[in-house]
Amino acid sequence: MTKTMRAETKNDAPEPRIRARNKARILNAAVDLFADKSFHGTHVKEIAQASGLPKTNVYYYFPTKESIYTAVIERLIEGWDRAFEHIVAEREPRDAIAAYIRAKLEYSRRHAAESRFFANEILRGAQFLERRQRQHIRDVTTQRAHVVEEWIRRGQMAPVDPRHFFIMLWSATQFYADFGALAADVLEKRRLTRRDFDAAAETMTRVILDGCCTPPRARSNQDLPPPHRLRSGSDDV
Amino acid sequence: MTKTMRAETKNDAPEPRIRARNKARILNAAVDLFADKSFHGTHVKEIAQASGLPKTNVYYYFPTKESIYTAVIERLIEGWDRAFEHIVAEREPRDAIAAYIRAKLEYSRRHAAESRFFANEILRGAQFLERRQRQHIRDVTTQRAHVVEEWIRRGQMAPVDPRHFFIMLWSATQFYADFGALAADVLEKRRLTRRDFDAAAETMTRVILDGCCTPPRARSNQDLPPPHRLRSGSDDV
DNA sequence: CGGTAACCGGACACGCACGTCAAGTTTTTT
DNA sequence: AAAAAACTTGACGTGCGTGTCCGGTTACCG
Repeated sequence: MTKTMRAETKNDAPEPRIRARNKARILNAAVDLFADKSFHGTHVKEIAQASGLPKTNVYYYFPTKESIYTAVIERLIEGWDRAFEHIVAEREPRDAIAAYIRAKLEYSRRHAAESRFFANEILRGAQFLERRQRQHIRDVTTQRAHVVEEWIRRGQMAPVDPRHFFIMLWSATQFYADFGALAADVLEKRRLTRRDFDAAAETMTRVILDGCCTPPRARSNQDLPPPHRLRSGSDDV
Repeated sequence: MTKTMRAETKNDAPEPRIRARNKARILNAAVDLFADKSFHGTHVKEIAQASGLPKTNVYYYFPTKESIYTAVIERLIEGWDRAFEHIVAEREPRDAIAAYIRAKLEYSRRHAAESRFFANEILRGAQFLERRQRQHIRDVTTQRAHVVEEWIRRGQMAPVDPRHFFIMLWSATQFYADFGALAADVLEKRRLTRRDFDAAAETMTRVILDGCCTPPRARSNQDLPPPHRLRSGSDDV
């Protein structure tokens, strides 16, 4: 569980074990609470209780509540581009995009709190995001937009604006984690299960990759799988 | 209930002018603030200042801060299904869906604060939404899902799960208002303009209605407009 | 007009959430 | 083993945000 880096023990102090463990506890508790109740709705006392530490101890590791919040952001921003790694020019766009959708959906399902935390931060106008963090997002997006442009140039993909296209992917995949309450209502479920996420992936990939309406030139409906049971839920990740 | 019970009948003596005006002012100010800073981050004092009334006066009309919040919700929930009106079985799915996308995007552009307020409420798990309001959303969705099923049955549309399909539409159209900060970053703009919304509509309708990748059976890329300048932004609303 | 009800607003009570302090205990270093 | 550093803890200060009180002012109706 502890960090492996325990090299130099002289005057140059590495990160002590207890410190690392406690900071992680605090951050883990904080992300859940912030996701549920936002910054102002979350009290340091609650973070302390959730992490099994007295409140004073939380202040021992973090000077302010805001510093906890930004620390959480810092941890999240690193993983932002993980799913983008599927978007590479060498792959076929169909495969790459389908893989992206699955990865993003899976991530947001398994890390719903982080996802909602981040969504909330953006919703609030990204007030706590630092310049370099926003720049990072821009850079990563731009980089992958070039891949899409390359696909379009090669005729592997219809000409769409790559950035708007990414936004479509991002919004759809985020939705189930961020707005799970609404999604559950709409799907008439108590809570979202893994099968619901699979069905979401299925629908998304079909709509985005194949299009869902008969195009102007008239494509036959019979080309596609039978319309009976739609929620397959077996794609796996 | 201690509130000065006015004639709550709908047909005669509606609401005193001053009362109606002031309540509207308070609600309008509140929705902006709640959208920006969430429930706990918004102080009644600020609502008062933004609506040009002294704080005590706000409490004259609303017993608690929470009652202001729920009043805002009540006002929003009524408009939720407005865009859905385009989804009727008599129309061609292409036209209906394109119209829905335009309407939803236009609404979220012009009522960004309401949109973000609502998004935030859902993000928080819809804690303040009442049963009947959630039921309303479910009912409306179910009703329109039947339309999509009818389209599929007639072969006018590919077989997709209607509810997941709606979620795709909803999430994509919401995104630009709710996560405008991120969208602006991704599009490398300072702020989103009307043209950006137009480009979004263009991309969405193209991807969703036509599909964006060459399908397995191979559809020629040349059928579609030239891939040079993608951000057309001239579709009009 | 005169009276009543609706509206306005300054001052205040009260609780609570952020953050501090200083005195303890454990772990690490020499 | 002893000092030093890292960690833990209960008790406390303080500002501020919600909601109240009560006297004053304006609109409304006979």
